Amino acid sequence: MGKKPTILDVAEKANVSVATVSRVINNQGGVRKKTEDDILRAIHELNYVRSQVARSMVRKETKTIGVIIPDICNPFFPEVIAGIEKKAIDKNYFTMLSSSGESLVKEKEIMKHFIERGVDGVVITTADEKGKHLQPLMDANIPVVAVDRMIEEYDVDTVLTGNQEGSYEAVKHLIHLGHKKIAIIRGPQETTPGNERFKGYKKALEEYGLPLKEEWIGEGNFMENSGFSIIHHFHSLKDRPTAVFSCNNLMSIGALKAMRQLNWEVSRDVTFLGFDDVEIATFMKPALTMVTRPKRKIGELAFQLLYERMNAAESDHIPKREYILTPELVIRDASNQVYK
Amino acid sequence: MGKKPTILDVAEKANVSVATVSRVINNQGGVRKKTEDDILRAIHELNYVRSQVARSMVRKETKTIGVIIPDICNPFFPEVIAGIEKKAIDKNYFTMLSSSGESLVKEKEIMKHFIERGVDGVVITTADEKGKHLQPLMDANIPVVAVDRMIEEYDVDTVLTGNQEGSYEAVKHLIHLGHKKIAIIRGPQETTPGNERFKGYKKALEEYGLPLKEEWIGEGNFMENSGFSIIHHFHSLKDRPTAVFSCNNLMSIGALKAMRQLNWEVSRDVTFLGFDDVEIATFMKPALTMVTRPKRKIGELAFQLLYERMNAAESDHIPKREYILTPELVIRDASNQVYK
DNA sequence: CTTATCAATGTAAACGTTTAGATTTTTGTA
DNA sequence: TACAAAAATCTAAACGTTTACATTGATAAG
Repeated sequence: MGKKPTILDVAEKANVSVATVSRVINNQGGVRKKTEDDILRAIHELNYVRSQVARSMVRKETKTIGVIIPDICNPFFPEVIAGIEKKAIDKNYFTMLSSSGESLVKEKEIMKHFIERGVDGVVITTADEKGKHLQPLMDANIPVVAVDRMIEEYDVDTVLTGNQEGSYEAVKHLIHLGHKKIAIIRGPQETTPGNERFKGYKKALEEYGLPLKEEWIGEGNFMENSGFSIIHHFHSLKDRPTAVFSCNNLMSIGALKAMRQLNWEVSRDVTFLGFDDVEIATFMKPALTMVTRPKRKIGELAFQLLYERMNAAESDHIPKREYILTPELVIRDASNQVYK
Repeated sequence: MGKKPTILDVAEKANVSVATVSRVINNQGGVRKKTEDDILRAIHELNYVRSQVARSMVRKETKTIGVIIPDICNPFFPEVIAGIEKKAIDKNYFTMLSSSGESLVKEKEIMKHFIERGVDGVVITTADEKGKHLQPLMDANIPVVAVDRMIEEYDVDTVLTGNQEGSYEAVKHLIHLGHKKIAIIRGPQETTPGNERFKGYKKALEEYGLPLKEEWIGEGNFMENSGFSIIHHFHSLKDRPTAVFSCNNLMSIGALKAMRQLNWEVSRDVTFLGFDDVEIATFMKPALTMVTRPKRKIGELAFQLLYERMNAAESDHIPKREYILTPELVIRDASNQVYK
């Protein structure tokens, strides 16, 4: 196994200079047909493949983006990632993926590595929306796009979904079904999704003059477990809610599991509606209405924004952009039930 | 925004040579405490971060691995990836992820890019198990680990799960429940999982002297749709099966959806058991028994094997290794039903 | 037949590290 | 104090590209 052939080997074999070879592999034109053929043949015979790392070195770009998410096992993310990656590949970028596990420390480490590796841009769903810890990215002048959670400290492009809007519609829907006692399993209030989704809930309740009852507000953390235990709590109440709105997919799963365990039967004893769809919603009888989001599109848009920044001239200053995609209430069987 | 500081800037600021700086950032020792402090201070003041790409260039290693999977949206993969990434980060490797969409062409392209980028190793769930197309990786001397699907052409390390074993146990379980008419939704027979899982089914049937009925063998393609339509087919038969074994998660989902649509009620009219767990199995009443796999461990092991190869001396020739992890039959409520 | 122009190709200097080998400084010993 | 050995540090050559600029060769115009 001899050393790998370099551009120099190709040049020698084809009796030209490296510059000419470089010209043809980057097809910049200005090379005589015959010369080009010779070079192509040499490349083929030597089985030459150019080193992207050497290239990155001089071009000062790696054609690589970094993606930081909290947890790839949350079913929200794979599709977002698929969206990012799809668009990225189209533009010849590759994607480095890393999960922070919601840990700020881990996130910083990942960032540091990304910077060392010279990623051209970063897509991030941060564990801490204050975002001060993004400083190193700013220092390194690396474009950033925030997905699903905003960055307060810096003006970075952001792709969100209408969190408040989505849960407002959801809760309004429950009210229209006749519910007056609507509980919420909410997320951490220091996060955008947690906070905004709660706001939507509050807004709907206020609009219809319904009480915002303390004991019907469950303090979840967006993990399955919290949904589970909050349902246990709701179930234990004297005055049980007749409907429960859960603020994310994982908590919904936990909640549904708890309900099943408690024999608190969904759609008969209690109505359930969640932000972000879960597979089981389709299977339950009746099938559950849910708030869904255009996940793939979120990813695609995120890359699009990043791409524009990565390829903007130093001179043109693009102002911060914020996209808020509209979630959709997917109405299923459960919505035919009518409560008094 | 001035240019990014290089090791040279640090050296100058600290009044030493680049070699010394290099020594401290790689803490190789052999530098006086005071000198080290000076350098560390300079690094800090300049906000220096070393270029991994320059480093890769001379070290001829990128500390990056490439992962190729068919589809990140298949819930089997995120957890495998999480396993890989976890172990990788621990060892200071980063992961580039790309989905082939089961397309051989796409897979080749991805491989080419990985090679150009000089990944130190590749984990792959290939779209074509013949694997001839891995030649470029072999040429480039890049270690490969196959996950979930084997590579016939080359001796690469492989991490599989006991496909035959898993479905054998599953079908045996159905037989023990009293079923005599067991249908299968199988996968493509040119793939290991497709073929092996079918073998397990056949073996169990033979062992108990049950007929292998043509019309109870559904030709699926591992996608949701095929599970869906095969159930429609089974349902249309004069002689319907009393149990259905589905060979992967996506087809199970499709199948369950179809059953629901047809009002062919699971566990009452028909028993359902699938290879690879799906979330809904937990929610159905009764909850469904399923074959599960140690997904995270698969990922971890895959990286482990890759790591060993990446860091093996040129001299020591590690023979091909093949791990077959044992799947587990998770028995749930549905298994209490008894059929005659 | 010059000479200016243009196309094709070549030369060599980056890019930012690591590292072998050379050199200097320090330390320990006689 | 002198000298050898050990420790610390430095010099410079890689690594494999791209690219500004220089050179060559061919073509067209005068």
